[in-house]
Amino acid sequence: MSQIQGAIQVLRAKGYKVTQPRKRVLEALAQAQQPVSPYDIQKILWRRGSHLNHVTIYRILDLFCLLNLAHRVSLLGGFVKCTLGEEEGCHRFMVCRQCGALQEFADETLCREENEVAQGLGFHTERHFSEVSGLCSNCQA
Amino acid sequence: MSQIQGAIQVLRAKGYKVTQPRKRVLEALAQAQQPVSPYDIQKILWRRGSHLNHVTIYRILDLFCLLNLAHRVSLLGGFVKCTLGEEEGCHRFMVCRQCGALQEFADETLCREENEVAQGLGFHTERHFSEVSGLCSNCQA
DNA sequence: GTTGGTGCAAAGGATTTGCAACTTG
DNA sequence: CAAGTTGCAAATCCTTTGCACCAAC
Repeated sequence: MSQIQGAIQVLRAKGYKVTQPRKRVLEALAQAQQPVSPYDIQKILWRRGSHLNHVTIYRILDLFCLLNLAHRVSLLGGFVKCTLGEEEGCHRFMVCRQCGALQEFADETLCREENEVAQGLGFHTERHFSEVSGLCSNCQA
Repeated sequence: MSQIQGAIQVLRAKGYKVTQPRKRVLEALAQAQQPVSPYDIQKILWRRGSHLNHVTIYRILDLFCLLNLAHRVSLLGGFVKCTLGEEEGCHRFMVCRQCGALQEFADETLCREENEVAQGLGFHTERHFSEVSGLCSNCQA
């Protein structure tokens, strides 16, 4: 619940309206413990008794990704609610290839290392997108 | 040319047939200096006077990504020919947000760091996917 | 009341599937 | 020749756009 409250405050702070559809998408993302597509979100909301147009969901997800309230996970093809605070630097994902478990994490040292390597190639880094695939603790033999 | 020869050898070595369509897609990827979609590849090949069905191109790209002969670049939404040798560890991309310049690179230290951070969270890493966005040397003020 | 957000309809792409026909080794 | 590939048709799914209407501030 407090995660949703935090997201609502981010919306308000940046001058975006706190609308019913946006609150509903936040709830759906919080309920889904896996990456979900826009249509998945629509189905989740149907089961909860409310209906949102899929175009609206697309637009809301675009906004949430812009504000780092959600992320798109490339390896699993879907969106997840951000589970880290805004202050911790670039957000990364670990994906278990067996059970699909997903964990978001951040590590400043990694960011600094990547910046240095890129700088060595004449590149000034602004954002990092990174995902690692492997086996979570449960799935290791 | 030798890059294409190398890719052909990889195909042969892993027991895949070296067909005309596969060679044509390799040539199209080599010619395109930017990330391209399956339909982009089809257009490139039209200009060269040959026709491939888009379904075939999809399947060939799937195979190439599996064999690391090509990669999908999430930040730019397209496929590129791999420009690194097979032996250098996980492949990463730097994307210039201004001019779209793309450079593939690999750094073992980064991989080791990521492995350690993941291991600290109980995760055994097998593959790394990472892209950084920023400004290339030409686009920095 | 104004601005921004949403719903609707529709269009346009992107991607996949099953099967018959063809190529490669 | 046999196995693996490709072409075709079609279906399905994903995503975007323009505009009229509505809700939040």
